[in-house]
Amino acid sequence: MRSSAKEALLSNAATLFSRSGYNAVSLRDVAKAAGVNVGSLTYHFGSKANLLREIYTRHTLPMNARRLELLGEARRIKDPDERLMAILRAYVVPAFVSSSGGDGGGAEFTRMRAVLSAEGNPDAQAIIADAFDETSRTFIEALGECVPGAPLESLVWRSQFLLGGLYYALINPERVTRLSNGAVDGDDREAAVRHLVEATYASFRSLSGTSPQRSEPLTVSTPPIQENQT
Amino acid sequence: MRSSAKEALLSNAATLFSRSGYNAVSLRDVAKAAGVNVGSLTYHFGSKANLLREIYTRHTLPMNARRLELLGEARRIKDPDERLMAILRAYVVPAFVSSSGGDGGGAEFTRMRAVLSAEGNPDAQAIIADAFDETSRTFIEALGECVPGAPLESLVWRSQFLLGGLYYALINPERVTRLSNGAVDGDDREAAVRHLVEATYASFRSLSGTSPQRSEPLTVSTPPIQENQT
DNA sequence: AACTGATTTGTACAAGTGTACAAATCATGA
DNA sequence: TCATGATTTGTACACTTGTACAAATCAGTT
Repeated sequence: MRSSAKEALLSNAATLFSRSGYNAVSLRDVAKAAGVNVGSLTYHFGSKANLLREIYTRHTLPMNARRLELLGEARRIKDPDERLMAILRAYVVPAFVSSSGGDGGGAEFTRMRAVLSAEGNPDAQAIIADAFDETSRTFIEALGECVPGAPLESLVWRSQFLLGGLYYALINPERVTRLSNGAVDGDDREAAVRHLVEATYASFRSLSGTSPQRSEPLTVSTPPIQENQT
Repeated sequence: MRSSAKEALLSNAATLFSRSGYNAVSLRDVAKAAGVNVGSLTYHFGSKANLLREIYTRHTLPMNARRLELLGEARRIKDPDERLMAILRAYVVPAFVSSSGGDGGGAEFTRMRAVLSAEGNPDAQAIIADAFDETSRTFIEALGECVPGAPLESLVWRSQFLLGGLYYALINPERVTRLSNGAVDGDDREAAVRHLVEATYASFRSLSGTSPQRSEPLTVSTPPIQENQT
């Protein structure tokens, strides 16, 4: 193992950032969590902003690659409703999966994105923007093909709500548990994915002006979530 | 005007918090924005956490009152579909309205809630939780009555996504503009409300196992958003 | 064993943080 | 006019922040 120390730093920092945001986590917090001196951080990363940047580049590419791979599979589905469902899963699942290691995105990284996007930190803002827009646009296009005639405006807003729902499910899962008086487990990520995909499916489906609505409520078939390494 | 200085401080602080979160905003930032010395803040509020608390109590009650008032009106609607739509509007509109003054909630306050909930700051966390749960539970119950037979789990998750979409629309409106290459204006709050309500309507509607789906896509009638003072 | 380059440590620094408090200022009623 | 209480100011404090850098330690090659 070459630079496993650097890996450990990246991993620890990502965890802390995803939990408390960028501003509230000091380099000393990161160092302490990794059992290492502060100086190591400046040595390896130069600056705090650059540490964040490295976390990003570590996760962004694999995650989007996985998404696009699943999107490719989904696009081959003929039936527009099933395709719609598959496309939504392709977008959501890689963001929710609890990945082991720095590979395919994962819930922690997505949570970090969510928190950072809310903080509006200039350092973070710049790093985030361009990394995901292209992928999102590709998905919006694919979604649009499932609901012919739907106006772009509706597609974009709904994709915004999808991401918002995704983020908030990861940021505030306790709320689900609390509101249901413990009857629903907010930390159940499989359930979160299932419901998010179902709800978004219905919201996109309703945009289809031409095809008639299906009468029986369509429930998602739920194979256990798991990522295959690409 | 009695304590207009304190009002100005609260207002300025809310603006800054809603823009950059709690951690990133220092008391000196707040003081500078209000054109006032730092000491005034400790004098009026005692501590930073307490300043936040006062902002919260200032907005929470009127906003929830307005929501519940609109909910009361909505509940009198017989047709479950129209009622569903009205209930959703009752939840969303008061949170989106750009309120003038410290009256009925408003977009800035909601944005602040969104940012703070993401930051996970302990001070903030404690202040937020109980203030809104009760109202949310009331809404979930009302929503459930519009889609008989829908499982609680689905209702709760969908309400979570609703709030997530609401938050993210306020936190990151530029993304909407960007993803659409400028074709859609993310800062158009009326449009945001309309689309959010439409999308959520469809997602709840699909839960109704008994009643048949309506075939023509239902679009929201959109009177211009405006709050009447209670 | 001795040299070399990479890494880790310890420590320092300037800047900024929330909070505290005496002094100055203001507004108001007697 | 003056006394009183509320507000505002200025300044100080202990502490944390990101960053910088010399010294110590480690790993690998000769």
